[in-house]
Amino acid sequence: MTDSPTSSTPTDIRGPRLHGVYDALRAAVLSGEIRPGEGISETRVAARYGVSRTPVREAFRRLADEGFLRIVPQVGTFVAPIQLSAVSDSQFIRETLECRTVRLAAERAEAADVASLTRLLDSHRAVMSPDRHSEFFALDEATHAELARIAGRPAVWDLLVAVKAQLDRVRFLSLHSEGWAAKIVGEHQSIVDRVAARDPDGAEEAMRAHLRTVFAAVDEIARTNSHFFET
Amino acid sequence: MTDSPTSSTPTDIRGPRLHGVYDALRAAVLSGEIRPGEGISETRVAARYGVSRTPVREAFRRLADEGFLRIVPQVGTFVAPIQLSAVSDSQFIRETLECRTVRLAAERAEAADVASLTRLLDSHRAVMSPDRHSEFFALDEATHAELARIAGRPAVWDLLVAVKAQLDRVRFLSLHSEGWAAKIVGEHQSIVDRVAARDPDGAEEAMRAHLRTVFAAVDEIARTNSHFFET
DNA sequence: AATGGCATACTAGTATGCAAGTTGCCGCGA
DNA sequence: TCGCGGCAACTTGCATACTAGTATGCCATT
Repeated sequence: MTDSPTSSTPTDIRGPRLHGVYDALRAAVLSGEIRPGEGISETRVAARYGVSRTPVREAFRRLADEGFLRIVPQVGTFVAPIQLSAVSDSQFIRETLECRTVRLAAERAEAADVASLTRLLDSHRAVMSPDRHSEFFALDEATHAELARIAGRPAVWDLLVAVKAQLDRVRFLSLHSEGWAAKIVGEHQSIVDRVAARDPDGAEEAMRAHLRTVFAAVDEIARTNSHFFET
Repeated sequence: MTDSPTSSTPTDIRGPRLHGVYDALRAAVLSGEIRPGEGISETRVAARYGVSRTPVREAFRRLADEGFLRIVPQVGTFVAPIQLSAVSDSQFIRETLECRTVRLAAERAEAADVASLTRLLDSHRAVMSPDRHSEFFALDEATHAELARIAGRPAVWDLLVAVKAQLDRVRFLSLHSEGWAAKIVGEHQSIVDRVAARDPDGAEEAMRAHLRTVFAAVDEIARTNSHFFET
């Protein structure tokens, strides 16, 4: 063992057991299948997935770091309540960073970038039906990621994915109303228009308006599901 | 036992062994005691600290998540090289968030807040001698944390502590020149002045100037220690 | 001498047993 | 019926044994 790790991937590749358990639990918490306050134990989860406690333990630890679980030594592990303060902080951080990146994107966008965004918008319009909710969600994320890439700051979106986690928990609490998808795509269109026009001020305003829409929905859901939350 | 923040997650009350190993390793990597590319193994670290592999393993995982270590399965664990792109991204994120928070701080600061900042500045001036470097560093952090608190966004600083980690690794590579401490305190003074004057625009500009100073130093160090870095 | 293959010594991933601590139930007594 | 004490059954934290995969150096072969 001399030096050079020679690892092509920046994020480590771990055993499949850990990833399987981690992904399953994360999805279960995010979708609300396991509800805030509910207790889960390393032993039970290990038995359920047919693995030992060790990979389960690491998955727990990671999920606790992300704010999904709360580990209380010698007592148990519980699904963390959604903290309203964390939601508010997530919104603040997201708005601050995304308004800055979209401004940069508007300054730097080239023809190929605009074309890429337009393709994403077309794909997005194609999956607006309620039964393709997960595809719609993925394309929503992809659009924001693409804007960060165009801005020359793809890592900013990586950070936001982690920060957004608490927001996504809220989002999953409720399916959205009829015109929701159309409204989102329309706002994305406005952003892309301003980016294509190389208009940083307009792009920033369009992004701000878009995020305020999303945040308003989050607040609405929070009010109608207050039992899941903690002050 | 003073420098590293380690205030990552508020819900972390795990065993003392894990914390001991984690703090020691984090400090060793940050200070350069263990250099980028160097390999460490769970077994050796466990033996050295007189604990089993389990807490070492959790500490490794956490440090890998923070970007300090790179775990390559079946091969080994290595101190991650400092990625210049990560440093740049950290700077971008820090500037974006801190300029926004200091603006808010200037809008919201009350007399008590200004007094608190002034106290921090006085303390800071008292530890400007080179032999009190760790105290100086701690008060630097405390000032920025206080600004975030005044802005009503203390969690933003918690995030920045994690994001800043790569910057701090660079900072530790080199002790600073003669007038460095005075320059930092002077810039902090300018920021506090603008906050006290309830001048958001001025506060933001002062913060931007301050961060540009810090970033320039980081870039300088990066150039003169290129062997620690990775493109 | 150069090279290819294999044995060995390492690594992290996983499984499991033990220890320490908390919770809550259950029975006993007033 | 109500209150209290103690035990039992759980929990996670830690230690250790085992598995599987990789790098490396030695040795035989060419």
